[in-house]
Amino acid sequence: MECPFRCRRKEARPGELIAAGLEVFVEKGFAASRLDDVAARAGVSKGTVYLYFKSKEALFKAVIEAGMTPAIEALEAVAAESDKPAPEVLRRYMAACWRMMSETSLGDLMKLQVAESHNFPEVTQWFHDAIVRRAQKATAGIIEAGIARGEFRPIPLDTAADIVFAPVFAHTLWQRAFGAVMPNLPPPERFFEDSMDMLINGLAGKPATEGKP
Amino acid sequence: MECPFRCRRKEARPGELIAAGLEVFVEKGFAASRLDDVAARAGVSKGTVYLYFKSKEALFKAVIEAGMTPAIEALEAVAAESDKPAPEVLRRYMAACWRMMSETSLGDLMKLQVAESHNFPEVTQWFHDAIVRRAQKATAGIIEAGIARGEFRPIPLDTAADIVFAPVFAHTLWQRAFGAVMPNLPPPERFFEDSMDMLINGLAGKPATEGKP
Amino acid sequence: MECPFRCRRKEARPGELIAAGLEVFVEKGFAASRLDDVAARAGVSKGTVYLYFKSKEALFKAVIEAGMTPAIEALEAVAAESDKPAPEVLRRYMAACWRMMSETSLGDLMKLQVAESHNFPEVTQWFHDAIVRRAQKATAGIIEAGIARGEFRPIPLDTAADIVFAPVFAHTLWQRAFGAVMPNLPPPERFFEDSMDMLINGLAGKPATEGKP
Amino acid sequence: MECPFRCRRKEARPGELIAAGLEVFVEKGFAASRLDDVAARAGVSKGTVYLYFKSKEALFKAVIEAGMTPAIEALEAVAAESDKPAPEVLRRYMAACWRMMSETSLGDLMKLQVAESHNFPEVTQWFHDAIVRRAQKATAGIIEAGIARGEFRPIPLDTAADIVFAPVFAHTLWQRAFGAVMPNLPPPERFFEDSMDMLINGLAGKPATEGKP
DNA sequence: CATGAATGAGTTTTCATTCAT
DNA sequence: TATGAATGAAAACTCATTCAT
Repeated sequence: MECPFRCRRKEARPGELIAAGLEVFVEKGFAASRLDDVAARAGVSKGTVYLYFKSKEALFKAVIEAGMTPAIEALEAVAAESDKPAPEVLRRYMAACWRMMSETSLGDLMKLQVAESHNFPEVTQWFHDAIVRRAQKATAGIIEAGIARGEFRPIPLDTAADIVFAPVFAHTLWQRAFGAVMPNLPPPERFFEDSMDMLINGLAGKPATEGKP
Repeated sequence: MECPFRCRRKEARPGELIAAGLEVFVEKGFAASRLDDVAARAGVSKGTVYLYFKSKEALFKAVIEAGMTPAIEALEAVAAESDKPAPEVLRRYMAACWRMMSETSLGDLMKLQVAESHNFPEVTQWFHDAIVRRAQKATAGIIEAGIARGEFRPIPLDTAADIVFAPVFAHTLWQRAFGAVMPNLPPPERFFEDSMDMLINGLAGKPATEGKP
Repeated sequence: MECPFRCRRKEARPGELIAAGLEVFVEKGFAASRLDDVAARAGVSKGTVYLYFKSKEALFKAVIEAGMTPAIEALEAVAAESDKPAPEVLRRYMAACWRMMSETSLGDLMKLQVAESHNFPEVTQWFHDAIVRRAQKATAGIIEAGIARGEFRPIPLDTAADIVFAPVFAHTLWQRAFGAVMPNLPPPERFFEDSMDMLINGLAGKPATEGKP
Repeated sequence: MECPFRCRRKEARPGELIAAGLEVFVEKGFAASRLDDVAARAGVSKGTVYLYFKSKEALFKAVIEAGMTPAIEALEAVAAESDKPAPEVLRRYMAACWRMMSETSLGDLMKLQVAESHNFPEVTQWFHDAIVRRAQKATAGIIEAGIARGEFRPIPLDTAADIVFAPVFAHTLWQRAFGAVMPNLPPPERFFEDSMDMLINGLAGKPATEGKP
């Protein structure tokens, strides 16, 4: 008495709708996305969306949360293997972060979250509490260990974490926003390698005071 | 010689409308902004907007262009004073960039441009051609001089320019997107000083190969 | 099995909307007709119109085409019974034409088409290709047969067809345009009978050269 | 102390505006004509129109009246020379009518009047009282004289007048409405000559009863 | 569960009309 | 008189949401 299609869908539907929503929101932006398009992309009719999500905004929220949560968990896992040298751990950690941004939909999600942040204060708050804070903590942990072992010079942990994250964040948004008109963007790996070089170099070096006014 | 009502201000109007447009677009995002609101903010009626801009999109374009153009010019002026030591010039240049992002509307504009980039391919193209390219060139020029004088280690110019710009870009967007829910953001100056330290340190140091896998 | 409200009538709707559109367009002219009115007349809401027609113009096109097509087909059927004497066939043919103009909405449609012709070049082109040409051909066919049998004097077919059609066309537009302020218009039948008399008389007679300057 | 431009305009303005209005109304139809366009065509600013006409509708009325009045007067003059044979007078009269329709703006005006008739009941009423009635009377007078002298067979005067006018009216509207998509319209003279032949032939002949059902 | 026809509030855009200069 | 900046009412069109089937 299998019912392979229609019946089994019940569980799969939310995920299908979220995936469709992500695609469409990323392509057109939230405001310009029609629920019709999302439904069509998921292979259902418009009314069906409302069986699973109370509103378009609820779908947006679900899209963000469904994509962000596994990402932060994966990232924390990498940060946890921290008995190796801090520079190496940091590089591996950032590489993982970078890879997820490029190869999964995480980068798109990030752009979406930034672009829509002020339309969805509630989602933004959640994003900060549930994602940003954890990522900062993980990054800071690595740097703290490095400082403790003398591999990095002392520097405020939170600031350092943000600085290290900046190139990934910047490149991700830059790519999504302007990639279409900038065919000559440096290849991600090159950008990543060089910025990690500079940052880890800089973290390890002494405070640079030469150029200060 | 006052002219309290229905005054003819043909000269001033476009600027007033652009300013109002910037405010409203930044507050609500382009799509969620009603032209009514822009008009009200500028103290005119809805119809008046159409005397000066052909459409809502045209106003958007004008908002971006009017804000970006003077910014890039100011920045190039700073980059031009380049017979001093490269680290110092770079720091002053980035400080100017930073200041403009924080203290003028440039940061808001940047966020707006990123958020709406795919809705306005034409504006995005213009932004790349008229702004990004010039900024990259100015930054690269400074770094090139530094490399020539042995103050910086050799590194591909374009990539280096992008890397140096990343913290400013990242902090600007981060601030605009999440500042409301992150009261504990590191103060801009601290972030700026430390990231510049790290980057200039890193630029000056030798390739850090220790942590590479 | 009634379905009193929000009933699904996908099949019937287009026809209902076309009928409502015809009524309203005829009453107020295309430009002065609000889509709201059309919708209300059809008993639906404004949005529903857009489920079936892409735009107000598309509805106009549909109104014209839906009314014209059956008319020309009916007319051709009459013209086809052509083994009887040409004067009789012509009179019957024109009588049918006349009747359709007076008794169906064809007359209104004709007025509409004339009034809006230059706003809808595409529809006008269609009207010419799909309606006028066929009508001319049918009329010319009758006259040609009459000439061949010596019932009519030789006269260029196209011109003759247009001349024969002129009274019907003129009376139809005249009636629609000025009927409201001309209660003393000659009754259609009288006008028809007399003009057919004159025309058929004229067709049968010899070229009248008496009055030529 | 001549003031050839600005000052002399005062008297000329209404006429210039009426001429411009006629052109624009004919080109685009009344509803689609912007007062801006009319003003530009007349070489004045939009506000100036309101110095001479109370509203767009008032301008329409003026356009119609200014064009129609001289036309009917000219026509009556032709009809007045009526001691010659009726067929000849009728032909000359219709030829004058035809010429005015083709060569002056009278034809355009006619189309305009027909197209907008139900939007301007007042103008339509005036048109009937001041123009149509006089034209009918003039035509009927010619025919009446012809009947009295035995040149025409007896036929109700009003109907006959309308029938005679039908080809001119029809061709005028047909030309304006469909001329653009019917490059093969019979040349006006041919149409005129042949239809006059047929009609005068028909008027002179005996009642044609052959084809009646 | 799923559908998709129907809704109607909301937004952009146009343009006749006014009025301070 | 003439101007043209400003107005605001009106209308086309969109689309999230509902609900009868």
